[in-house]
Amino acid sequence: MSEVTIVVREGAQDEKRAVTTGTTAADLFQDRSIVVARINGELRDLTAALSDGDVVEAVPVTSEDGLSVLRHSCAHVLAQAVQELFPQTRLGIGPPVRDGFYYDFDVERPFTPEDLKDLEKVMQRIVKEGQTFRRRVVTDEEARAELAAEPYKLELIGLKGGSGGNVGTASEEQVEAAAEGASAEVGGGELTIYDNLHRDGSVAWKDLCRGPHVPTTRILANGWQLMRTAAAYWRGSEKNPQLQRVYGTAWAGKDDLKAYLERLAEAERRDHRRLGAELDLFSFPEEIGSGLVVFHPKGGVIKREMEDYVRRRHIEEGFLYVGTPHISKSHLFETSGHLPYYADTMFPPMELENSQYYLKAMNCPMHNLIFRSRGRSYRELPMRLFEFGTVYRYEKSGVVQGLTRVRGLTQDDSHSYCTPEQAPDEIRKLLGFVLGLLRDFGLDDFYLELSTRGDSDKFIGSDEQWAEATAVLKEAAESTGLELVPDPGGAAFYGPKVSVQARDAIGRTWQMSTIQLDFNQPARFGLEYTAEDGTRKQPVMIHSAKFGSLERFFGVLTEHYAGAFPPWLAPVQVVAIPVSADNVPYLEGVVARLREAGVRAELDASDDRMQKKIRTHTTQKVPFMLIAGQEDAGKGAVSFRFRDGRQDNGVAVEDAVARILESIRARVQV
RNA sequence: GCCGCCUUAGCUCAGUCGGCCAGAGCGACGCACUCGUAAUGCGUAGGUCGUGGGUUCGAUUCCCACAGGCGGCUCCA
Repeated sequence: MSEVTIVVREGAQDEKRAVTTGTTAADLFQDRSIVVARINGELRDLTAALSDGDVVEAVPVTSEDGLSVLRHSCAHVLAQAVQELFPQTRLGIGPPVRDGFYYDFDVERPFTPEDLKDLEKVMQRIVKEGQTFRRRVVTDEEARAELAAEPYKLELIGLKGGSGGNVGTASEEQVEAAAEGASAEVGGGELTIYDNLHRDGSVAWKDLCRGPHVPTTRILANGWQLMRTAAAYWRGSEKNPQLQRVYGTAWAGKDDLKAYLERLAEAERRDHRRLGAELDLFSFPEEIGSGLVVFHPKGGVIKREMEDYVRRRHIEEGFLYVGTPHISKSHLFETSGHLPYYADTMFPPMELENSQYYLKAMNCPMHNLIFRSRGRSYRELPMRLFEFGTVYRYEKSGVVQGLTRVRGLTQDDSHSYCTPEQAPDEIRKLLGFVLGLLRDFGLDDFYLELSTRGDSDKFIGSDEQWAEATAVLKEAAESTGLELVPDPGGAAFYGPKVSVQARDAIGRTWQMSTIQLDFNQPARFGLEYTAEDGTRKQPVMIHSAKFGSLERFFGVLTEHYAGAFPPWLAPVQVVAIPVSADNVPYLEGVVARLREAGVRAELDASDDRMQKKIRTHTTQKVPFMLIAGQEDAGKGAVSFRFRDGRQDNGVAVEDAVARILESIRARVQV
């Protein structure tokens, strides 16, 4: 038996090893938590035979790649179960995604929750049975013959050779993108079918798939669960038929699964839609219409604090506060170029006095008119116009969601008009400004996204303009030192953009601020300024929204803080709780003192017992409770109770006021 | 917009295999209790069962349409 030399890589350590021909990765790694191997940088089944010179790395199930493979294998188990229970089902695709996997099916009728239960039972049996995965290289013809009953798979075979890349090593986003392009099924090179084998070696089920897979279904153990069903368009296009998608989650073990389900529960507890009702912050009255929010008094306080602070900061940074109407004649949006692109996402026009009036869906055209209202000098540039502009967008009924996707929203919108030379500095300044602002609101974990023109034809402007604008934005974004993620095709029709993505307290990311460079509107509106040399020149325009929309940011903050807003934002900052009714007059004095100092303080003089009041205001997430009975009143003191149950008893009233004021002033969380 | 599911009191939810007065907890209101760190007790009010149409002797219950919501897909200036 001949020998080959391979390299076993462990971290940065390389170890040369001579092994007999035919040795597989499985022979190298006895540890059962190793699910696949990375051979020369590519993820392969453990059963892959090693060749001379191969560099082999163990991939544990707990690693990102290991989990992706595990999830993909779980998708196969699901598909097998589906075809067992519903033999008429045709297969779509079934890739791993964040936290789990899905598989699309063409079924006679949509799955019911009971179906999912039944499917889980069958899956459990398959998992316990310990079916193995066998990789088999096939020709196009063989694949077509074997999968003659699977029209969607046949379609994929026809697509083979499209996108390259390896599922296992791609980022999760790429995995998803690749999955839509079906490269999880058919890779760039050879076509493969994976057989699921019973213990006796007979074939239980097979699927067109590029793999790799875990060695046995046993590894799935009880770390997975089906989550929900949904419809999804075949290959992601609205024009294609809809398939039924089953989502599942899969983890390296039961504990990880439990932890994941707990994270979901935590996200649900933080859901701003739930908290909005529980804390009496806002609602969406059906009578007004879908996606149109009303802020209740408590939500109104938060919204006002947000606005006040943001307005003040803008003014401090040299923005000029302006105001514009909510509707406009259609001509304005024709001039700006928006109408042909966005007419169907604007509310339909109102006809009057021989004109069509539109509810505005964007503020920039109106700001342009302010700029153009008189001659402008280079001395005025950069000129930064800012307002809270309320815009209306007719979002499709299926996409409206809580505060994050509404039909009426208020943008903290600004437009900087500057010379082309000033643009890079202005963008850097805007980026620094928005990051600072977001930090002031307690978000401090960011990355940036650079949205550029894709190959779509919806964009206006010349290639040179786009290239230059993109370069300017890219450079400014890079200068922040933050991670910069490309987003090809995500630009606005008039120019590229940088957006700030913020991670919240439980690690979810939200698109917040956007900064967009626009060389189109200045031309369309004929904007100009008089330069130093007396000639007329065209300014460039930079759009920027710091929160994107106030409503959305309100929702994000609610979830970030789980409703426990820092004192400066809290609707009620202090509640005074008397131990008994005798102490009400004393606390009335304390509350009056706080109110004088500008604190939103209330006295709970209701009939409830003290314990009940503590419970009530704890669930309402009031930052400070001040409790006083005879003991405190006698000393001119109060007792603090904080949100987490900590107490600080016998604090002199003036000290208490000072502490509260300081926490508000410093915008700290408590 | 597409697919599926959902809509019963202010909130969370029972219930009605088509039939007499549709229930609970929390909340609201009232009375009693006056109490030192997460729910005192008793009582009262509150629902044309999302809206409209149909089937039926009879509809909150079955069917259809619409509205609103939820989960996805598509979209997101």
